[in-house]
Amino acid sequence: MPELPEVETVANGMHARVAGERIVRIWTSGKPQTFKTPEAELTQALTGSAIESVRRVGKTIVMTVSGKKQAVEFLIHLGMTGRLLVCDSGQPMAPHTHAILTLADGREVRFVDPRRFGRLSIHKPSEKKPDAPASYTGPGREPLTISADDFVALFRHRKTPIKAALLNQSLLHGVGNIYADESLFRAGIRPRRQAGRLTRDELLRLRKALIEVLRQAIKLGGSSVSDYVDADGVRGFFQLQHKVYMRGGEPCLVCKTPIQRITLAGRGTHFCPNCQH
DNA sequence: AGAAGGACCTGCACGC
DNA sequence: TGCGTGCAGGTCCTTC
Repeated sequence: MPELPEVETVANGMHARVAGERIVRIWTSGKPQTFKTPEAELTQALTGSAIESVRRVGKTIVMTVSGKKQAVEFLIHLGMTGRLLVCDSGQPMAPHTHAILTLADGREVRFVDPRRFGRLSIHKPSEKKPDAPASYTGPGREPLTISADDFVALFRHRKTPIKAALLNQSLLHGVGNIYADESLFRAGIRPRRQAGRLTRDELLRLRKALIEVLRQAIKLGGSSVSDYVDADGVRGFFQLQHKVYMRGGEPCLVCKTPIQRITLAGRGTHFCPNCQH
């Protein structure tokens, strides 16, 4: 569920609340699918270490902790329904809690994920190539910092629909179903258009719309469609700004034409047949 | 090479 | 009430 703005909100919130804290104890649920790194190894890597920073890379939350010998990175991918929360130890444990990090001051960081598409893992910087780009970074570019020319070049010669290209994490990081639909609406481009056939002008419009939508969503704490909450359990507000996402059959807010819903790249896709060409 | 489709999970809203 | 269906913010693997 969480896309770039939601992951950014959670990562920033976590950083503000837990940077500098020591992890004294780990509990894990024993659901093997959740743990890309085996639970014993994860527990070993985190117990007794101090949290240096928490940041977002693509849709991954990267928690850097000072290990006994070297700093390691604790990677949290929220999947569709993952939540990362800071709470007091007295709080009752929510169903589908899969990991709890107890901090030295008694608070806890909890990972809760009903559908279990989320993944937890430990990444150790390579000793041979400590400066090598981390594997979780992937080849995709960050949409908030990519230049206009590089953005246009990403889609050149691609026959795939522009929406599928936006969702492809090896091209762009962090764009998911909501922000793909919303940015295409704001750019006036139909989701099925072949990426490689968009004009430079259209792609520049798309980049501008995507950056605007992502920035505004970060400002509003992300989109809470059903169960997304930030590190304090607080919902976001960008869902109130959705123009097409999950509005199939409802009138377009600009021209009143019913919003159309199709399936594209296996995902529900929403657009205005009048405003988007 | 690259794209479609199914698989992985639980929960909820809907219709009968 | 209760069941069956379809759908949900993501990604990975297989197939074509």
